[in-house]
Amino acid sequence: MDQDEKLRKCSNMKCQRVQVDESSVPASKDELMEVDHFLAENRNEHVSADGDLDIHAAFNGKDDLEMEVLDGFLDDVEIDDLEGTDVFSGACEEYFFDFEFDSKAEVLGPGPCEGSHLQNSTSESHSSELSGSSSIGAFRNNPHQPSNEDCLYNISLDIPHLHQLDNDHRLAGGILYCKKETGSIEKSQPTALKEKRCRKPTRRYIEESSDSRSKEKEPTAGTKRKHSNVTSCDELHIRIKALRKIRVEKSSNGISDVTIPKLKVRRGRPKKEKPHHDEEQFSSESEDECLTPKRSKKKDRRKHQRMWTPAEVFKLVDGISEYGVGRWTDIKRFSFSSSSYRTPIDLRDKWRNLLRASSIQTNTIDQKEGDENDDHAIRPLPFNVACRVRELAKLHPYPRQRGSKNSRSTKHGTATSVSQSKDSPPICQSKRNNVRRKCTYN
DNA sequence: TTTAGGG
DNA sequence: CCCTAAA
Repeated sequence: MDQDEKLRKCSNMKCQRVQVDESSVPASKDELMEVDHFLAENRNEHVSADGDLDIHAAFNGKDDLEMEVLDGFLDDVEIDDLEGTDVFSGACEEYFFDFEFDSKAEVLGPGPCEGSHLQNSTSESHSSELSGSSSIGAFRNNPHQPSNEDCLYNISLDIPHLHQLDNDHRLAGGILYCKKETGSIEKSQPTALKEKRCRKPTRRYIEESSDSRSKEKEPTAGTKRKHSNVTSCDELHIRIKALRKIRVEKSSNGISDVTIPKLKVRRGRPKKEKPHHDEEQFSSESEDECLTPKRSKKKDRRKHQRMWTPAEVFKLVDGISEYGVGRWTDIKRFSFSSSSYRTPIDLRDKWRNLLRASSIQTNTIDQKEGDENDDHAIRPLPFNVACRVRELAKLHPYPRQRGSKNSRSTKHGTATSVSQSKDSPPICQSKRNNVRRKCTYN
């Protein structure tokens, strides 16, 4: 049937395009010539301006819809890539979708199509046909001022096949027909309106261009219309490039866990940024976010578990010996100011664990009488740290008894010197016993 | 707001 | 590491 033939052509077209893109072979001269020819034809039909605005109506519309459509485009392809070994199948299917949609639009006739375009062009309201326009826009890159060669590739490869499809009087005919209707209205649009349309995706374009190392600059003043056309073209291409990059990454290291959250992160609206601590010079901080891709799933129930390094433990013990047990905020402020991921509660928990570990270690040493060879299972604590922890536990027993705020007040006096732990008051002794009791239970 | 304690 | 009560 006609439809089948069309789909076959679509598949051929898309595969050809992607192959050329991935191998970075520039389009041949003949193809470029065909593009120019096609453009000339369009101009004669007073369509080019509409084509531009059509793309803008699709890409400068409501951000949510736009992102939904485009991300859907990318996500669908990605899912297909994940499922199948054929890298290009997803994109081919996507193009099938576009064509089917266009066919539907043509079946509906010029009435609704024209209505949607009019709405998009005259008023800034975005009709429900926006998704349709988006698919058209995704297909029709604006070839007026292609800023990079990719643009040329796509046009030069897509358009000839578009011609073939046009011979079927199904796809392009319907689109162009709708645009012809709105031509005069488009041209009478003040340029300010067009500039305003171009402004919004520019911001997003800036965000994404920072991600995808694109070298194009923000559109400057003057010749804004041309630049804006390039922008929407580039925006699409930035996304496609990102998709390609993801494909390459996926094919290189068959793991896709890292690439998927990248897409989702980019999709996210510009939320309120996390309070960026200036002391956050640890490169592992960004690594942390990469390591927890499922964070956004549910209010990031649990932070990524960060192992306590011996240096950190030593710092903690140092801070405790200096500021006293219980003054976790002070310890955090003065001793852990460089590591923003350690909250005072973390310090306290770690200290608790240290106490337990040291106590267990003490008990095992008492049992085994100095047999210190079993360092793997029972004693993850270094010996010096364990000694200091025990010493501090004698001086400042952590589980303070409820009634006695005495230890905290005495801490201020004896905080600076650790070696005074021999004169342990009976309160501390009892509390130490309490620690031991707890630890023996555990 | 910080700490302690339990989970 | 998280949550909650208490100070």
